[in-house]
Amino acid sequence: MEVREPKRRVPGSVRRARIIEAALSVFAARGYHATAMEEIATSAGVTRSVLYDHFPSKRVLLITVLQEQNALLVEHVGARITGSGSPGHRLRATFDAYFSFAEDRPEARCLLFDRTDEDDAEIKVVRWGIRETRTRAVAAMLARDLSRLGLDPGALITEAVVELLITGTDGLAQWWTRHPDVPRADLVEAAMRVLWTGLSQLPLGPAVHVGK
Amino acid sequence: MEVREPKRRVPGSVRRARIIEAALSVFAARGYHATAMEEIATSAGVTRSVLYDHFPSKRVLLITVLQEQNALLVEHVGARITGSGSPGHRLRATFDAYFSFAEDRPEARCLLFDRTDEDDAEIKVVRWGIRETRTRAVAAMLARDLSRLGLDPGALITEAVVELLITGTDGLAQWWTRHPDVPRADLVEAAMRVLWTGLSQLPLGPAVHVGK
DNA sequence: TGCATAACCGACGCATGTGTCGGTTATTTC
DNA sequence: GAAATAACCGACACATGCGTCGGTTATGCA
Repeated sequence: MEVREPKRRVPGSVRRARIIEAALSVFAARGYHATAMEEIATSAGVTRSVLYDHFPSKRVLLITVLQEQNALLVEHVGARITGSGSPGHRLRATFDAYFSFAEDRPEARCLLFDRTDEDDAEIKVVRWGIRETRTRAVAAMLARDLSRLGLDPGALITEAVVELLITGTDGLAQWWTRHPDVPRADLVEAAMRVLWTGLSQLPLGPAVHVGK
Repeated sequence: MEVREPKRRVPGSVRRARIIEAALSVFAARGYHATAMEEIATSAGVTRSVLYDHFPSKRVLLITVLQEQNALLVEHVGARITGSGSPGHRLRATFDAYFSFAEDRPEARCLLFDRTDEDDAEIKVVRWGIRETRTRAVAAMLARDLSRLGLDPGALITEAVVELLITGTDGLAQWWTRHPDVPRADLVEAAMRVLWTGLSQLPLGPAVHVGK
């Protein structure tokens, strides 16, 4: 005779959480279109139908995951940057906070930052919203420093600069996933080196000549 | 009576080129999984079957487009950066070359740089190859400058810095697609401001003092 | 002009995948 | 311990889309 597991049931809220966790993994690994609900269901230890008891559609499931993980990101970063300290220290703290998030939740980072699935109108709106508030948040945080650089907080080009900062930093995080052994501190150092110090700076050599 | 177009036929090479052009557009707009061969065919003014007279599968079609457009990118950028000039000028020229490519062929930029479709093993290999040679090429180009900054060309962290440069620059290009009215020169200026000068620098102070 | 080639098409088979519906059974509550 | 609720499932309907195959017709060439 087969030893039949007594088929435990689980309260809805728990199941829902497990589905979201599973969806995060699969969506991050395969992308939206390539993931089948079947795979999420299996990974959550349940049948496909159950997913539809909790979410009306695949699209809504993704959007839910997106928003939830973004909230986690905001909370994570917000919790570990201080309003005080020198601009340099603030920026360093921000890099460290983001890389620490990327370390803790690599799948969330992937899902939130890798540009994909922009063909679906509804998903696109959500992603753009997240992206936009993110850019604004960073811009606000750096407002003081940026304006000292002659970059007006309202100016278009300032927004562009912030976008460069964000995507560049995330590019570093992406690279990190392929070289996980590099310690986080080294990444922070590299980011500071480029974005804060700038490439023009010489290490120990004499002065650099700019201009003709 | 209907005016029947005499149903012109077109030599295979031309048709092939048109298909590739159409595929570029649709793939860039929708992403790999979301595009139907039907759409590419229609856009190329032909039936779906014809696509299979030229390419054995959707996957190979994408890979072909990828490689072809990447070759164009390499050629475009390579043609307008000089080996001579000060490091700052070389970097500036590179930014300008890349943004000019993004301006000319926005779809190619999107397809080549937006990270997507990594679920398909075969496509993944191609994308990673392209990405890798790109990183190496930039690293080689900046080798002198980077090593003057204390970044050893062979060191891992140098690779990371290059990755930051590339993704950050492309982030700027992405932003540009949403704000097309900004002149290219402004983008180049912004990129130089952040990546070359660095955020720590003060704004309108007269000369930049480096060293003593 | 007639033949060979190559561009082109319509329709089919097959696979995959979403969302729905009715039914079953564990769990809770009174 | 019986009724109500809520978790769970299997199977179906329907849609989409890839790749194939045999046939048709324009075009170039002898």
